[in-house]
Amino acid sequence: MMVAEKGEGIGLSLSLASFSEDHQGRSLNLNISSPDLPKSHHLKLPWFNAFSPFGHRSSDPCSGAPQVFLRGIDVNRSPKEAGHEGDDDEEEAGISSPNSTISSASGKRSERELDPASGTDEHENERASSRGAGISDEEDAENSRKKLRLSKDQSTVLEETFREHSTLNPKQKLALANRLGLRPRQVEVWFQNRRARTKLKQTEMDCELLKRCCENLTEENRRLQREVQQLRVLKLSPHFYMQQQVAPPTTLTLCPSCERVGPTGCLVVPAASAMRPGFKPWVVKSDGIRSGHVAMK
DNA sequence: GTACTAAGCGGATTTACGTCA
DNA sequence: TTTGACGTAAATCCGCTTAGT
Repeated sequence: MMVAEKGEGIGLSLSLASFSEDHQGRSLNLNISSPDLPKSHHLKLPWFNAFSPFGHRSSDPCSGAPQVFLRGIDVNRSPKEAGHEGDDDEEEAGISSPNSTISSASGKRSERELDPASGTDEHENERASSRGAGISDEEDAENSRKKLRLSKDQSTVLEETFREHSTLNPKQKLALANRLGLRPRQVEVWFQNRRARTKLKQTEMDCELLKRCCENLTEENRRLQREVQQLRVLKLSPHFYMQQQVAPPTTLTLCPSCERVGPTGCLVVPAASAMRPGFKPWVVKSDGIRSGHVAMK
């Protein structure tokens, strides 16, 4: 489907090409350009994903999309997921995970780092602390759901880091946690929530954009309907031809392009794509030259 | 009462590893 | 001894939800 309105600058393309799915078939891509938008916007319809049992883990090939949809090219992703090879972080960590580069650390238990201080598994500690284990039951009961408010500095650093990459590998997470004096689990949670917020915001923006496009197209449709109505009236009016002193056309010809000349004596109407409010059709003389606009009432 | 957000929970996915035929 | 299938554990992610500020 293609709809183009040059005058109003709306370009909406919904073709098979743009109606593309990611590798798991759960995304609808829609290219929309509008004067309201700084540039052509590539939409991903979030509710399309909602119908899928797989609500996430898409490797979005659309690098032009906002950050939330950039997971496919996230530098922290493993080459397999990120679609490119040679992730430095991963090499540093010596790990490769589907979701973050960690997991080989997770999978290769024998290769896991041990906390030199306690001699315990670092990741298990992290997990434990994150889940509240490692804290006595009393403390747990006392501190349960005790809302921690991150300081402004902590939030700033987290935001800056998130801008660089929306996911962290374990090494980065640990470093960040140490730097901020937080538990790795807290950093992990913050990033998860931050990704969720970004996605929500993007979804809202996409909805708003589609709403505007829908409104514009509805208005365009109304306008075209009015013009069709006017043309029908015009066609049936004998006054029109008498005033213009031209032979009445046998049919109303819709020219495929405003640049093309229709059959001699026919009322030539440009394609809908070239129509403007106040557009007036013209009459073609026998030599094929337009004789000028015909007043419409 | 509402908005924001840290945190919990459960399910899905992927990887590494162990076992067994 | 090697190999492929299978099951399990672990880690992370996301979506949804809860609860504190």
